[in-house]
Amino acid sequence: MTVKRNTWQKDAVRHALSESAGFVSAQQLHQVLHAHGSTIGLATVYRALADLLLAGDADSITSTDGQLLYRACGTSHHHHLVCRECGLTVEIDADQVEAWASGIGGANGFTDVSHTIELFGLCRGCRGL
Amino acid sequence: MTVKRNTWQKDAVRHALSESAGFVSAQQLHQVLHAHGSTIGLATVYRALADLLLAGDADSITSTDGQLLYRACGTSHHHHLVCRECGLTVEIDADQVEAWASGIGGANGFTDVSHTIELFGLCRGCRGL
DNA sequence: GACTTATTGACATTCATTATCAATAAGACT
DNA sequence: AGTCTTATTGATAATGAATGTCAATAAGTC
Ligand SMILES: [Zn+2]
Ligand SMILES: [Zn+2]
Ligand SMILES: [Zn+2]
Ligand SMILES: [Zn+2]
Repeated sequence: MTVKRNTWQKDAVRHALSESAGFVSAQQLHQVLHAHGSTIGLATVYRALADLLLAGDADSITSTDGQLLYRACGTSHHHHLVCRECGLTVEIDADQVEAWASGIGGANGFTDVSHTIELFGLCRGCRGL
Repeated sequence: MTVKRNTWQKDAVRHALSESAGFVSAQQLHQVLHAHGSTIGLATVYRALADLLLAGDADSITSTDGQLLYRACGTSHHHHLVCRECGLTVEIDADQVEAWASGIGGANGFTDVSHTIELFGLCRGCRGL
């Protein structure tokens, strides 16, 4: 049983992620950290983000060009409404949809049904209102 | 105005995709085509699939290891319930969720709201029933 | 402080996807 | 059928996100 160790690198990634608005890529986080004087390695950023995902402290979605984007996130299950222009993100919980999702699974003979739901739109600011 | 041309390669990809059950990767399609004697190039498979996506004749999702998976698909908007073991796929339409999705957008000041919804579960067969 | 080993980071490697570009062939027109 | 234009093809190179490697470092324990 491997014992986890706390390092300033993990804290730096967690902190940088929580400072970011909207979703960020691992590479972007690495650049931001370096811009602030950190010497953290790229591979370490990837590893720290993978840990955060497993721990449920971060969410991830796949961007249109195929790379993973991360976002700090509480432990409760929820989904996101993301502006496709500026990345502004709103957390939404969707009780109706949660119920629907598990119901549909059962109706088709499926068990252990999980789901991914992402909403994309244009926010007020990006419409120039 | 570039005029589209019809080629046996595009037909081959469309046909191979419609024969496939569940989602397939571009590389898998290329292998299947070659196994059936075709000499189509890999880049051409990618191009044909991209065209099918634009035309709305195919769906795509991102697999857990990051690659794009394609599936033949009618033109009507719908979603998928996919067995995470065998890939068995059921098309579902989700009127409640469609309404919910566009409603949530408006409630938060977003317009032009689109969404992605994927359900994953374990089908009857894969539970050994 | 000494010790064990989880973790780091520079670098190499993998691999899906895209770009290049000369060769091919679809479609239009005669 | 033949000619011409150019969209398309395919072998190959290039891109780039993500992961593997491994000696050096440092967290946690005693
Ligand atoms: Zn916006
Ligand atoms: Zn949910
Ligand atoms: Zn199954
Ligand atoms: Zn829908």
